[in-house]
Amino acid sequence: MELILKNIAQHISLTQQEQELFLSKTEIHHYKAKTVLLNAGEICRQSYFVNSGILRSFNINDNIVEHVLSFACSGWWISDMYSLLSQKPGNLFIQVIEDAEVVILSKENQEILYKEIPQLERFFRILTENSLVANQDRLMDNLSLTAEERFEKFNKKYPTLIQKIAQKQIASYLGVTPEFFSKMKSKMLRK
Amino acid sequence: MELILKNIAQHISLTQQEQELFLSKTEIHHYKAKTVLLNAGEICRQSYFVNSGILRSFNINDNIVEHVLSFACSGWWISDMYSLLSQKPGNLFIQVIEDAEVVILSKENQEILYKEIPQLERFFRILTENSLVANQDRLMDNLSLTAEERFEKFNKKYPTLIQKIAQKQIASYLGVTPEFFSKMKSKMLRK
DNA sequence: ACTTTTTCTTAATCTAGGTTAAGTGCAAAA
DNA sequence: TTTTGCACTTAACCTAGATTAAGAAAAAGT
Repeated sequence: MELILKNIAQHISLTQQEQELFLSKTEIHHYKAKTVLLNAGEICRQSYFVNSGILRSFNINDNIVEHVLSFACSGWWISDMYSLLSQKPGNLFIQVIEDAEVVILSKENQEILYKEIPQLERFFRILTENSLVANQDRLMDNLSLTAEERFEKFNKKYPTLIQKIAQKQIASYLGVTPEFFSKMKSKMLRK
Repeated sequence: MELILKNIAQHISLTQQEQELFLSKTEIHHYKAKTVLLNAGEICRQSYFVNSGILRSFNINDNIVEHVLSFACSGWWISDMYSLLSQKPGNLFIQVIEDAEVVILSKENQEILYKEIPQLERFFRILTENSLVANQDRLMDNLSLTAEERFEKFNKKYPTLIQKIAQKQIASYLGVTPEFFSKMKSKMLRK
């Protein structure tokens, strides 16, 4: 069964027809690593569900420094929520980190699906709620923990990501420079 | 008309009966400044909509340092989303900053209302989406801006709050110590 | 009105993490 | 196979913001 249907089934139950309707409104695409799916300044018109591979969203500060907002691996959704909701140009880039198979749901089709399958309001409400909780947690961590503590928490939460993602991406997600991250890591290993 | 109904009407339209049903499932309470509505370690069983006054949510680190997650003034919702959704003990305190009139919606009543008025799924989805966007924005700001820049953004976004809230609360929200905030403020005035 | 508590300020000193720069190792072009 | 371009490391030096401490000002309690 499609991963995305399993994902949905965790929160609501759809009939066979509804499931088929849902799938009919999505498209599967395959992307090579480094492909950029959304550029800052563009209007985001779709959300992405990752079947396999890894994506990330990030912004660029003063045209120099990248800051990772989120990673998305198998089973995760990713998008520029601000731009998608407001339909205004956003600040985020969305890029493939590791060759990926992605389910694309366009904003229009999402709106159509909300009408055809009102339960999806519930599904995406729950999804967004979980996302918000995770974000609030990360925000509080950034306010109150040291880089080292944040890294440890990251490791516990996403133990598989360290092997798969470039170090500098993790540093950026944690909010430190690659240089400091490297120093910190070797200090932690020495213990 | 009730502020909370106006708030709802911005996103969905309810019939007269639905509006009455909604109100019948809420309670209005009045609280004095400093009242604690939720303690860390407790299970959060309700969300709060502020009619007047100001609330805040915060956590306490190592039993010493407070970090403000959010303020809520007139027209805003506040709660411990993590605890409310999971029904597990949370890390947040919710406290009244300025004498407040608050609409209380219990978790049970919220679930009942979802069943009686499915449109509310949509309403709370949109509310949560907006909250998520604001949170992501703040997170990125914390990763990429200086304290001074964050303070300027805060001023633009919530111009009225500065007069109403103790400085140390704003410092805590921005992620700096009250001492540094004071120094920074006088430095900014000198310009 | 007076006392107590809390908030705000100022200043000296300290540190987590940034910056700059130079060097290493390795995978993808070519 | 060589070269080019990243990613990572190490190290010296730098700075935003923390910590500590002490006094001033404002608010709250009695």
